[in-house]
Parts: sequence; structure tokens; C-alpha cells
Amino acid sequence: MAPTAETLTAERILEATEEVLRRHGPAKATVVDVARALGVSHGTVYRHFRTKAALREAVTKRWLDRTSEALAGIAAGDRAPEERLRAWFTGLFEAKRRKAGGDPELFATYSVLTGENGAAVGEHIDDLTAQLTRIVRAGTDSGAFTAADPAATARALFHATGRFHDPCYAGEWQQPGIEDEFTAVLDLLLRGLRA
Amino acid sequence: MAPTAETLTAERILEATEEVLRRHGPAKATVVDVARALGVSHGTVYRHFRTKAALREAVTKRWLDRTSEALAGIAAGDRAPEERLRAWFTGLFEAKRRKAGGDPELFATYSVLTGENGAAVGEHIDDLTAQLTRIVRAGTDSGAFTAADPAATARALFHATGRFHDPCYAGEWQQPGIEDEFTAVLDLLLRGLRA
DNA sequence: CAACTGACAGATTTCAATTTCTGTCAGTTG
DNA sequence: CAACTGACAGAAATTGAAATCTGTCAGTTG
Repeated sequence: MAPTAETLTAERILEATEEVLRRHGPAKATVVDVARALGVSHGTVYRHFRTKAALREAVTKRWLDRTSEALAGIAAGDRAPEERLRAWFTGLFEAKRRKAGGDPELFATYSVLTGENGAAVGEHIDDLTAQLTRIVRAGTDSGAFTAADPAATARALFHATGRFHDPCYAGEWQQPGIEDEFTAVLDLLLRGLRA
Repeated sequence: MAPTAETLTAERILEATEEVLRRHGPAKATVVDVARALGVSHGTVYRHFRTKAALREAVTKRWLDRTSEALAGIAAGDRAPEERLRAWFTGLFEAKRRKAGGDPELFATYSVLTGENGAAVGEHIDDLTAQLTRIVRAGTDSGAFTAADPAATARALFHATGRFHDPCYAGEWQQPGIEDEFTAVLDLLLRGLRA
């Protein structure tokens, strides 16, 4: 019972799927390609994932979870709430910008995948706003922020910064003035948040 | 020289183009269709618009300008700046929401057109942020707002409210909680803006 | 002579025939 | 007997030939 390279696990299939998506793009990546990459018949892939859509959704979730985990560290930190909020949004923007700019094709691929999987994206956003809510609540508890409903405020913050993390704006993330725009929006929001 | 129904003006061509777009959608609307609707040969349409792209751009500009004009009235009003700002954004959101919800196909058509005409959209956004800048400046002048750079602040306000006017979010404008989300974002921004 | 027509070349789109893919399952393998 | 294969039916994608469209321009019309 060798651990990784021998047995066919869901994890190995997801890795192969990611590789096939990277190579072929979202429109041409087939289950047959994934099976071929793994050296098995495509029927075998269907033992682990009921449909092609389920396989794509699982890949999408994995990708979204990686972003969540990176930010969870910042959200759980012990810095002052305002500083933490700023670091969190900066981290989110930087991560997105790096992914979109560094490998545009892969980013476009995942944009298609997230477009297909509204439910997974919804969960991811719930996850991120929950992190934000914790920071906002820390601020109201310490008296640094004023927010009657921390969860609603967290959602408002997330929506108001959409330009800097929503993939539909990815094309504008490489423009020159974008950093200043980001700072201007964040400053305005933080001013509104302070007690 | 009859005024409207006889002579072929650019205006009449634009009206016919709008009608053809409404009927056929952006993918199937052809210059030949427009010419047929006007009872002329398609060569004649090319006397008034050099290319099909130019014709589409002109239609797009007309549509965008209608929104600008409606809001210009609010921006130029004499109400208190905060109230005016709130009315302006509410007017923008309501107008978009009504268009998107009332005739989704036509809205989708114009979304395609705006996607094609980045330059025209850019001018439209410049126009809108100029209106916003005037309101913000009125606020800083009267002492109601604090904003070191009114133009930059206006842009920040526009970006932060993208969820409520950018067509890429049109699908979410009919969801139940959207009004509350809008109010939450606007409240937060106005709090940050107050002196 | 200004406004318009209609035929034309090259680019784009359509449509139907063909190929490939998805998802299933009876049968094979170790 | 659990994991896998591969043939199969229906769905979806691809391909290339035919139709349509874009943009031009010499010629027509009032």
C-alpha cells in the first residue's frame, strides 16, 4: 500500500485535473484527458466524482480555499483591528493581483470555473466575510470601531472593495493608478468605521 | 425638405439601429438589417457611419448619455451635499436596476455594447465622477465634508459603490437583501466623508 | 452634384455531417 | 470483492462547405 504515487485518490485526480486545465484551458479540458494523464480509463475517474461538473467544482473549491487559508492567518492575528483590517484587504488584493498578473491564462481558467460554481463562490465569500466580521467585532469590542451590526458592516466592507478583489475587474488591476485608488477607498471606509 | 420622416439623418439611423438591436440582439444585428428597416441600401448607412463599430459606438454613447443627463439634474440641485450625494447614488442604482429588471434582454444587449466600447464607457464614467466631484466639493466648501482631494474622493466613492451600478453585478440587483446592502455601503461611505 | 444604389472581394457566420465526449454498466482482473 | 476496464447511447463539440455580411466604389437618379 504505497502512499501517494500508487493508489488513485481523489487528491491525485484533482492534481491531474488542475494540470489538464492549465494545459488545455477550461473549454477543452475533458475527463478523458484527466484519465489519460493518470494512466487509467475515464470510467475510473467517475468512481471518484459523479460528474464532470462535480470534478470541476472540487478543483474550484480547492483553489478558493487556498486564498481563504492565507488570509485566515491575518484575520486571527493580534495586531490592532484597524491595522489588521488594512493588512487583510491589502493581502487579498495583492494575492489576486499576483495571480491575475503572473499567469493570466490560468487566472482566466479559474474565472470560468468560479463562474460555473456560484455555490462554491458563495461559500468562499461567506468564509471571507466571516473572517472580516471577526476583525470588525474585535474593533467594536476594543472601542476602536463603531458598528451596530459587525456582520453587516463586514459585508459592506467586502462589497465596497469589490473593485480590488472581484475577478470581473481583473483587467484593471495592472493599470498604474490602481494602488492609489485602493488606498483612497480603504482610507474612506476606515474613516467611516472609526469610533 | 420635410423635417423628420423624410430625410435620412444620423439620428434616424441610430433609432433604427436601436430597434434592430432590440429585435435581433447584439450578435445578429447587422448593418443590412438597419438599412432594410430604413428602406435604403446598406451602402447609404455607410455614408453616415464609417464602420459598423462606429455605428454601435454611437448607439452606446446615446444610451450612456441618457443616464448622465438624468443624474446631472440631481448633481446640480441645491439640496445639502450629503442629501444630494445620497439622492444621486440612489438615482443611479434605481435607474440601473429598473433597466436591468424591466427588460433584461435589452440590458444584456447594452452590456455587450458597453463591453465593446471601453472608450465610450470611460468618458461616461469621467462624466459621472465629474458630477460627483461637484457634489463633494460643495460639501467641502460648506464644511459638511472632509476631503483633501475632491476628485480623488469622488472616484473612490464611485468605485466603492460599483456593486450597485456596474453591469457585471446586474444579476444580483434583484436579490432580496440588496437594498439593505446598498444602504449599508452608502452609510459607511458617508460616515467616512463627514467632517 | 449630392444622395443613393447595387455588385463585388474578402471576412465572418451558419448549418449539417462527423467526430469526440459524457456518463453508465456488464464484465474483467488481481 | 473492490477497483478497474472498455463498449455503448445520447449529448456536445468540431469541421468545412455554403450562405451571409462588411466595407468599397463605379455608376444611377432626381
